[in-house]
Amino acid sequence: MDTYDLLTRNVDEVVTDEEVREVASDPDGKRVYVGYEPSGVLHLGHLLTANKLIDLQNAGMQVVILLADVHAYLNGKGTFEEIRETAEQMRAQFLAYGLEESQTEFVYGSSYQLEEDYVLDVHELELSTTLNRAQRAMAELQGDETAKVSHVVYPLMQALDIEYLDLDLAVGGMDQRKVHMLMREELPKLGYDARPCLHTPIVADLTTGEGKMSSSTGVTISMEDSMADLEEKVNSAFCPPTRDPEGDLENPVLELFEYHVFPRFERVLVERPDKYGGDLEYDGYEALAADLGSGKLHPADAKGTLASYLDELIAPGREKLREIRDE
RNA sequence: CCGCUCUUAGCUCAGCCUGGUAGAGCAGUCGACUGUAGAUCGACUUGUCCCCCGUUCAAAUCGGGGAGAGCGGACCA
Repeated sequence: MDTYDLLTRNVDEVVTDEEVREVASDPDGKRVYVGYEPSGVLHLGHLLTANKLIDLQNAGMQVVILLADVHAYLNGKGTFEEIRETAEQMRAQFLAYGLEESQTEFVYGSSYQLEEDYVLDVHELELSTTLNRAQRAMAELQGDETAKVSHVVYPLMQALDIEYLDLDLAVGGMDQRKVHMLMREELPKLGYDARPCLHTPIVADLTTGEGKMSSSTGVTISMEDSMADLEEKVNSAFCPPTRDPEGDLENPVLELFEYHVFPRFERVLVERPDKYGGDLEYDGYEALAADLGSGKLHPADAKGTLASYLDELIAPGREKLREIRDE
């Protein structure tokens, strides 16, 4: 696979193609980041962007993970002390998941976001960004309550982080695209370069198959799920025996194979009793999805297989979490 | 600071005027049917009615106090 394809596989949006091709032409040592509000337990949403980071590391890039403690604080997630503690757990889980330690830099937002230059630049952005624009950037992310002033400062800081962390590329879910567009528009006004972005898809809700909208209360698979939890959650997932369900629905089981399993495993073995045709083996997503669509692969077998591969992905992080908690 | 409105199930809300210890929809749980899930059918669960005091035989409902949330308070219309 050539470098550009590796950088952009499984992404929903590339901004812009030319700029990312330039990064791909000489990726070695280039800096890419994702920002996360610290959380004690990683879930599949975190792992989806982590998969992309692993791709980028394989291409030789240096990954910067922003442990966005100040952002979490602005979002009402607790005291700095509480946020820090969950951030440390988050770091351990990312490394256990498979990020290469020598190519991963973890940075606390508070280590530079409270300094004078940064703060003055925030104010500069406050001056040039309309309330409406900042609020729209946050709408995907915040959704719920009445906007606080902190909520509109939040995306401005995200834009500045990309400059202050000295990045060549920004990664985020599709829910981050408005923030990134704000970044691309506003940074040049301060004399900084707009950076290219990669946006990962938002996976459909596991139980309903509804995509696009940020799932609020759906079932989430997380780093602390046991094999039994995974089997139960995956088994209850929406999974018609089709690739593309009717309407706006997606097949979340297939999406998990596409975005979580195949990026991490060369081949996938479906163990199946002879009664149903015996084992099947796949070396890529397309073949598996095609078989599910044609009926050759039954959803129940796909689910059992998915649960065990997810278990394998999660096991190291789950173990790490257990150690941390036992201390 | 002043004014208006709101606060009842996980969510959206009805009930309050005309007191009698609470309802709907959605969600959720469990069965049936499918070798998964969904859809469909059948059954079921859920509550400090924001808090305190008072009136009353009896308060979600009436009276007083308090808390939280939302909206509004130049001019124009």
